[in-house]
Amino acid sequence: MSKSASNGPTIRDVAKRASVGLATVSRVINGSAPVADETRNKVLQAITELNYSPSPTARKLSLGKTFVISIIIPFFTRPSFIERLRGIDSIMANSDYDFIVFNVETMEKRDHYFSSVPRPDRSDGVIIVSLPTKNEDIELFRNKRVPVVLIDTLHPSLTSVTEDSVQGGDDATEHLIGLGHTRIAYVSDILHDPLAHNYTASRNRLMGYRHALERAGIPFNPTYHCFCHHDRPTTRAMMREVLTRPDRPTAVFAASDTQALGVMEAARDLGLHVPEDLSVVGYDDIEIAEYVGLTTMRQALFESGQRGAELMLQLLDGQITAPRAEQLPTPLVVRNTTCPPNA
Amino acid sequence: MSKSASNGPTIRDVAKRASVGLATVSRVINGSAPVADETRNKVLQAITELNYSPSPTARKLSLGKTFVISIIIPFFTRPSFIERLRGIDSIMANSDYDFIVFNVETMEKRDHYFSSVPRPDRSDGVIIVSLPTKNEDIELFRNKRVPVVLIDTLHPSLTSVTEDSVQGGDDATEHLIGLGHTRIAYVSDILHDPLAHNYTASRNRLMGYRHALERAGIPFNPTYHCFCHHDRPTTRAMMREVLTRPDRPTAVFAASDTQALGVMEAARDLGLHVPEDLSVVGYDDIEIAEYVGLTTMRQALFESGQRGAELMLQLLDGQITAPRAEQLPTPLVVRNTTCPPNA
DNA sequence: CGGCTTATTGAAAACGGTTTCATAGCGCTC
DNA sequence: GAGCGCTATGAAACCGTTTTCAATAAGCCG
Repeated sequence: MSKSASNGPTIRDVAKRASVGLATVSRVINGSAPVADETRNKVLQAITELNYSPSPTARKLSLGKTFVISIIIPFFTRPSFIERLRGIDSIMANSDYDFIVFNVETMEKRDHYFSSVPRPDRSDGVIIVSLPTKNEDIELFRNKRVPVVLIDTLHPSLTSVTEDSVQGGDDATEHLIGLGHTRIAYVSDILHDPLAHNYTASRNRLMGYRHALERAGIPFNPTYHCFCHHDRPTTRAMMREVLTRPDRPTAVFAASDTQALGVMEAARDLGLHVPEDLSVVGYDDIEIAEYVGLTTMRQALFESGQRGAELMLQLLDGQITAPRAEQLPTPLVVRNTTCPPNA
Repeated sequence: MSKSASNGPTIRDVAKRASVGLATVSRVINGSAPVADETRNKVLQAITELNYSPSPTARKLSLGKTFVISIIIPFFTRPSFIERLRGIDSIMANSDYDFIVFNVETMEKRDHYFSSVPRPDRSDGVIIVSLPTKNEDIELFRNKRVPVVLIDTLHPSLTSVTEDSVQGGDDATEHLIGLGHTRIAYVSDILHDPLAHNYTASRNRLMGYRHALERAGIPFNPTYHCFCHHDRPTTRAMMREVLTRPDRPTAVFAASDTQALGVMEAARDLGLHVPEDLSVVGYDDIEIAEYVGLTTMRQALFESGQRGAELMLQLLDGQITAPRAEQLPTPLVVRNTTCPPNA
C-alpha cells in the first residue's frame, strides 16, 4: 500500500537524467545555493522533459512546515463571515500557504478545534474569527507554539484585527443626535451572556453610544437600553412594548441589522412610520440592509480578513514579534431610515 | 533549517520508552496487525506518558495520500454556495479528510485551479461546484487520475449531483397554472451566453416551464420569455416595459430570486400590487426571499453538498466505479406573492 | 521430545524532498 | 610553485511515518 497509483517523476529521476547529484536539482529549484549556468540548464531541461514537479508533501516533511493556515470561524451562521473569508482568501491565494476552514457551529466543536487545530504538525498558523478566547485557550496556543491572529476579537497577548466598535457606536449615535434626536434607544443582545453572539462588540457599541450622549449633554437613560436574544422575532416582540411606552424613543440604534429589522417590524405593527415617526440605525450592512434602505454602520469585513491574513504572513516571516492590536474604522452608510424627529 | 522549533515526540521516542520496535508502535496505533496485549499496553502507556500523536505529514508521505479534498467553487458570489459548503462540511468533518476551498472569481482562476489543483500530490479528490466543465477539462482530470465529483453541473463521464431543474421549472409553472393563470412569463438571464451564471439551469427551468404549459394545453408564447443580464436593476428595467404591454402577463416565474425581486420592484414602480395584480414565483429561496414573503423553489443546497461529499468518500473508497449522476428534488415554498388572477 | 505451523516482533527499506559536510577544481598571491 | 580561499558539486544523513521481510518464540502433534 505504500506506493500509490502511477506516481510522477521524482527528484532522483531528474538528477539521473541530467547526470547530476540530486542536491543540485534541489538547489536549482529553490535557488538556495549558486549553481553553474551550464549545470542549471541541464537540470532545467531534464525537468521540462520529464514534466517534473516536486511533491508538496515531501517538501513539508523535510522542511518541518505544513504550509497550511487554519481558519477557525463560525462561517455559516452569518453572511458577514463570508466577506471576511473573502478578504483572507484574497491575500492567501497569492502566498505559499493553503488555508483550511474549520466551521464552528457548537461549543463542543469550538473546544475541539481550539485544542486539535493549533498544532505545529497541522498548521503553521491559526486565524480565529469572531470567537472569543479565554485565558486557558491562550495558554494552550502558547504551549503549541503556533502563531495566532484574532479577527473581530481581542486579547491582550495576541495579535488582532478588530473593528472599532466604540467609535462605531459613537458615530451612529452622533448621527442621530445631529438630526435632533434626544430620546435614543440602544437595542442589543444580552450583554451578560458570554456565549451571546457579539458579546464584546455589543458592549463596546454601548460604550460609544454613551460617549456620544455624554458629549452632547444628554443623560443616559437606562430604560433606553433594550436587550433580548439576538433574533428578529424576539426583538420585534420586545420593541412592540418599548414603542408603546409614553416616553417612547424617537430613534433607535440597534447593535445589528438583524435586530434593526426587528425594530422596523415592530414599528410597522404599531402603525409607526420609519423614519418619520422613528429613526433606525443598524450595524453590519448585511445584504438585506441595502434592499430595505436601512441606515447602518458598515463594518470593514473584507478588509479585516485581508489585514488579518497579512498580519499572519508577517508573523510567520518573523516580521512581527510583540502582539499588536489593530483597529479598522467603520463608515456610516446613510440611507433612508433616519431623519429629524417629528418631521 | 531542517529542524523546526521544538518538535514533539516521535514514534521512535515512544518505541524506545516502551522498549519495543517502532513498527510495533505503528501497529498499535493503526491496528494494522495483531499485537500481544501486554505489548500493546506498554505502548499505550508510553504514548500517553509522552503525550505523543503521530505527524500527519509523515503519514501522508508514507501512505502516498494527501488526505485533502479540494473544493473548487465560486463560493463568494452568492449566499447559496455557502449552504452547499455547509453540506460538504457536515460530512467531511467526520471523515479523515480535510477540505480546502479554492475560490474562483475569474476565468483565469478557474483555468488555473482546474489545472493545478487536481494533482495526486495535492488532493486525493476534487469537488467542483457550479462550474461547467469542458471536455478538455475532463481529459485533464483523467490524466491526473484524481477522482472528481460535480455539484450543480453535469458531465456524462463524471459523477455528479444536480438539482432537477426541469422538474423545478415544471412545478413552479404548474403552481401558477393551478391558481388559474394562463398568461405566465418566464424571466431568466441570457441563455445563449455560456459564461452566464446559470446557463444550464436556466435552460432546464425553461424546459420544465414549457412542459407544464403543454400539459395544461396552454400554447407557448415566445414573447413571454423575457431575458436580460442577471441582476436586479436590469431585470427591473426590462420588466417595466413588459408589464406595460397590453397583453401583460398575470404571473411571472423567475429563474432566480434576484430576478424575482427585480420583477417585484418593476411592479411596484407601475403601481401593480403583488400578488393581486401579479403573481411572482422565484427560484433559490435566498435569505431575502423569506423576508419579503416570496414564493419560490427551494433548492436542496445543503443536501447537494452532503450528497456530493458522500459520493466523493465512496469514490475514494472504491465503492463507486462507473460515473453516476444523481438528481435531488426541489420543493416549492409557497409564501404570499402568488394568488389566483384578478382576485 | 523433535519437527512444523503460527503468532509476535524488530531491523531495514521505502516515501520524496532539503541540508550538511567534505572534496575537487580553480584562480590568486607572495 | 606552494599555499590559500572560494565556488560548484555529490554522497549521505535526516524529516517521521508505514510496510515488508526475516527471525524468534511458542504451541501443537505424533
